[in-house]
Amino acid sequence: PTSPASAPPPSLSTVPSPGGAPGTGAGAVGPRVPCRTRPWHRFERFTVAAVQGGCTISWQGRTVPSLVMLLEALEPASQPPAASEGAAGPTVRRVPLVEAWLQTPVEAGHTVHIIHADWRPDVCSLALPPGASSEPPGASVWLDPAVPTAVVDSGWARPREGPMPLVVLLPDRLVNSTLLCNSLRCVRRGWLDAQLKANFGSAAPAVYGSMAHTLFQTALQDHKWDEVTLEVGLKACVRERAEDLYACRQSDTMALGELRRYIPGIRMWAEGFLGPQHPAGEVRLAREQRGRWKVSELVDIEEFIFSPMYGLQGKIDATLRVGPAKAEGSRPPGGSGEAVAKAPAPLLPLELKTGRHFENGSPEHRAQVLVYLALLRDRYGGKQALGDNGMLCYIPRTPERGSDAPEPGLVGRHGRQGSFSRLGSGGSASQPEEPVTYGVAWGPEIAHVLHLRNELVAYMHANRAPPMLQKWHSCKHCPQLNNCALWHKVAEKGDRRSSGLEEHFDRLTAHVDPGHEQWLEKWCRLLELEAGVGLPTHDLMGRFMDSLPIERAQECVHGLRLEGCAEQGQEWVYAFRKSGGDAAHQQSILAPGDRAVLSAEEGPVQVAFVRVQAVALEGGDLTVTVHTDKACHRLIEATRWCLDKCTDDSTSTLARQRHHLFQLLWEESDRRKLQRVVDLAPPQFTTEGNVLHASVSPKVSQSLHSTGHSPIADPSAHGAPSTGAPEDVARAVADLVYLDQLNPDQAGALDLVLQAQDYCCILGMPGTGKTTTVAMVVGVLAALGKNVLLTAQTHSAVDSILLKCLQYGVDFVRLGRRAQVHPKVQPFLLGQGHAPQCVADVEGLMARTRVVACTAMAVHSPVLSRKQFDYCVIDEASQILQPVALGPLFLAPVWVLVGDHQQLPPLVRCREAKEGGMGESLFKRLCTAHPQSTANLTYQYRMNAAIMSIPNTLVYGGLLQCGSPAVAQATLDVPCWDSVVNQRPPFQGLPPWMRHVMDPAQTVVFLNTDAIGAVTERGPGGAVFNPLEVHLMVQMVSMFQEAGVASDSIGIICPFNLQIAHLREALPPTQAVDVLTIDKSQGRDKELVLLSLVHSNTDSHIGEIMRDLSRLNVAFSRAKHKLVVLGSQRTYAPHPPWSDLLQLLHSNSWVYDLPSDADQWPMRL
DNA sequence: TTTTTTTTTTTTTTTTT
Repeated sequence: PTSPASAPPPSLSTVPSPGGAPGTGAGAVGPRVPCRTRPWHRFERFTVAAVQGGCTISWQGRTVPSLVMLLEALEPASQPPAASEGAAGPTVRRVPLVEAWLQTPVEAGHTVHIIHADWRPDVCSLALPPGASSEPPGASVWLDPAVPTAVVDSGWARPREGPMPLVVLLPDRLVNSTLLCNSLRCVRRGWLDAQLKANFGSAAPAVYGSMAHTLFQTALQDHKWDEVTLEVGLKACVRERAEDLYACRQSDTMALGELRRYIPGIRMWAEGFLGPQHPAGEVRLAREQRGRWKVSELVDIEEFIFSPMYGLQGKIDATLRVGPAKAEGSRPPGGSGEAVAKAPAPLLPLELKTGRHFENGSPEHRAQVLVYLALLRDRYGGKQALGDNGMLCYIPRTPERGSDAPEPGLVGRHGRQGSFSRLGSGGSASQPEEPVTYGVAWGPEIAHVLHLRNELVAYMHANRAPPMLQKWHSCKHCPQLNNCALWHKVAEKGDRRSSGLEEHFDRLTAHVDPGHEQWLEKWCRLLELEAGVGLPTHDLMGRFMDSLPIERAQECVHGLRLEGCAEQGQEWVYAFRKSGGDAAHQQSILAPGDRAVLSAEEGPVQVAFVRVQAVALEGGDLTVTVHTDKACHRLIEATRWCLDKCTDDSTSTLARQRHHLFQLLWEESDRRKLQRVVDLAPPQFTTEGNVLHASVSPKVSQSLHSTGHSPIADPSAHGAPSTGAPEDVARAVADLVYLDQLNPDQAGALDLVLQAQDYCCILGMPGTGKTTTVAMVVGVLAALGKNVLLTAQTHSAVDSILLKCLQYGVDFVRLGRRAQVHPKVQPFLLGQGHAPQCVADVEGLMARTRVVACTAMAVHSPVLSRKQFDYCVIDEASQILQPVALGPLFLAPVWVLVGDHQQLPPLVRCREAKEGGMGESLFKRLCTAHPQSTANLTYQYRMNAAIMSIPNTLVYGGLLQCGSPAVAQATLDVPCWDSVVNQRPPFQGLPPWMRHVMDPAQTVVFLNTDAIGAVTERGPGGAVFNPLEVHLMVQMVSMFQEAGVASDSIGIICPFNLQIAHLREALPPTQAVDVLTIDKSQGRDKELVLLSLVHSNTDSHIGEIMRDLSRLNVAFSRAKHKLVVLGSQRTYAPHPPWSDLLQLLHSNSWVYDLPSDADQWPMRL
């Protein structure tokens, strides 16, 4: 019985079958019950109506200063035990805060949770400060002795009778335990951590620490503690973490040696707490007390718990069932009394520490255990016996064995700053050689943890930074020092004196001039605006607490039943289903990739953050599949679930972008970058003394004169990478057969890249071979022995370049999640295709590979932190937000931006942010400021001359030209055109307008629907669609197909998603025809493009997005051989870009008025 | 006004006067 039973992971069989009456339809909702409060917890939710400071209360024979809150219940209070007599009217409560709670930064309007309140009328006598009587809501309420009152004190002076009252301020912001503990010494540090996230690779001690955790947890899970098994686990651990070890410059031998030093400690812990031959493990409790405890069951590993009650979240190293040992003098962890002996052993958290040992635990570590105790109370309270103590265990690192084995020189690198520190001296006398376990008791200390939480959250809520710590000896170690000082200077307008950092403040900020400050302020404001677009996740939490799912049925999918769950790699996948009712309407609420809050509709409050994998509607049944962190896998107890979509930007994305802005202003950052990006200093170019340029240029100039295209280079002809010696460079470049294929513009672009000392831009107009050019630039740089970081906004853009690189025989490493990567590129994924078995493999691969590719948001990968790049190439740079684009730029001295700012800009949802300039990409900013730094690609190989004339007239001022006469004259191949002309079956009775549409000679056709009177209709949420245009589109597609045009050469594009949905529904399901929004079509092309304009009305309303010239440019430059536009001329004509466009169409006789009966012609498929 | 959309595991692991 003393051996721990490891908890089997839940599988399909362990999922509780849907309980309740089987006949309950999804639409049916039970009576409104206080399902969100747990009766056994006695927590209540209020809005703060008013706050009165400066009060005194007389209570328990004492008179003490107090801060008094007047509260109103947010939902019918669920039977507060002692106050039922006051429950008739509106529920008003009065809470005097005393002692340490006096500092609570509560304000009227805040939401609070009051936990374990002992409501009693007239529990104290209250004295308001002079002049307070006029304060709302009036002295009569403040002083009314009948108002139920609970005093919240620190709990130290009071005899412990029953649970301690607690206040959770703004509980809907869930603070994670790490953030909270990082705030312990300096609240500003925690606040900055939430605002600005660096997330660069970890230092070596941290990597070893988390590896030791894995080792321990695996042993606990498998219940195998013998040396052989641990040794095997240790090797697996090193294999799994090879990339992280590489990033912090550890070798395989060092890593194995270091990790082995934890094994004796881990085994000793197991022998104490689990082993049959030992009585039990010793736990050091408060006040010199010791107890002997025994672990009887492992409940979970790394359980991720969200606590809406305490406003906390966190991941617990291990949740254990621990009982007292039988031995004399033991003290049970479950509290007092002998009764525990018969009850099941209580649950408690185990927190493992592998670093320095602190006598009785450091305050941070104790706070962490207290947070975990709170999480377990919220999660299991009332259902499981809970321990009063959490376990905090320090596992020692044994001294290196063997005197001649040198210390591995364990050196950790902190972030990018290059400061080094040695791990604590191994086996020093002060370090115990046995694991030491402390019991951290649930008691008054938890109040301090909540004070800290409340303070931090109040600053977050007010969007204001906490004051600086002003202690250099502490601040100099802080990872947020740079950001802290800059924030003080820029946002708080502080100086060296107010910062308390004196000369250090000047050193960190003196180089920042008013222009830089303005730039930073502007961008922080823009990010803030954009972040405010969706409903913040913490408001979502509040909404979930305060309303029933049925009340927000427009925005959430409710009444879901769990169908099953399965383990998938590092994640758990859950399938939910709802039948009938409003299932069909709720289908459009969630889409794959959305983040959502999963909550239980009944029973105890349970939430988890998940990501939607798939949504399917079949025969009235809606199935939603979501996946979530493996650690959340225990939340499967309720029978009805609800999914609320998170509509705000993920805070980590925001924090990362903000961090980039700050990093550019860091004292140690490259000053040249700041000058180029913010001051718009002109970039430097050189031709002299540049061996690369001298070697490549002759080759390039030859290609200027060559016409025609040679076949794709034979990859085997690709020479060995150059060592940089002139003769090597010459040889490497001579091997690059593909250089002969460059046209003059492309050669010019390559030339510009080779001359760039800071940056250059390549402006690739539609169809000008941007992808090819970028792949060649990357190939040439690699051949010249340069390290290149290749990024783009999207995975698909990165992969399309890489597919070209494959053709050219350019070797590369790809970073990213496998599922997002193109199958042909997957073999080049680090750690998967390349499959490193050890740190040396990673090291070798990264050292010999010149090109590393990933998305712009993934450049924080620790593996990149060691590689010195010479160039950074950013494709689709005109679609990347400036703060995102800065990320890759920190990694290389020279950068190449590729894009076209005349096509769609970065997506900005907030109108005010857009007007403030957020939509201006770095590409646009730089290439409009310094046109000489930009190479234009103007030879296009996509559109024929007629189609090309549209974007040329609209935006490019005639710069665009056809790459060859063949391109200019190309027409759509309609194999059965003869049959159409001669009205042979199946084309007999074809109306003239359809024959006009199908005529290959008509390369641009605008079909005007005005005579038919097609009317736009509205869908849910005001979305627009046009059923007549759907009908005509389907007819045209089917006729082209009948005439032999291949489905995969036809593309349908239109501005609106609802129209897309209707088109897809109307087309036969097996269609290979792509149907895309204009926005999604950017970067793609088709031989035949059919564009549906949708808007059709008498008051010429075309909405906002169709007035955007860049969107029109994209829409009209997708077709290669034929473009058919279907729309209402009358509706679009009055709007500026369209009037010009229609004039052009008319002057070429490209507008065709459909007859009024065009929609009567039968649809034939 | 009525609509467009991508990415990011992240929590935690250490370090200090």
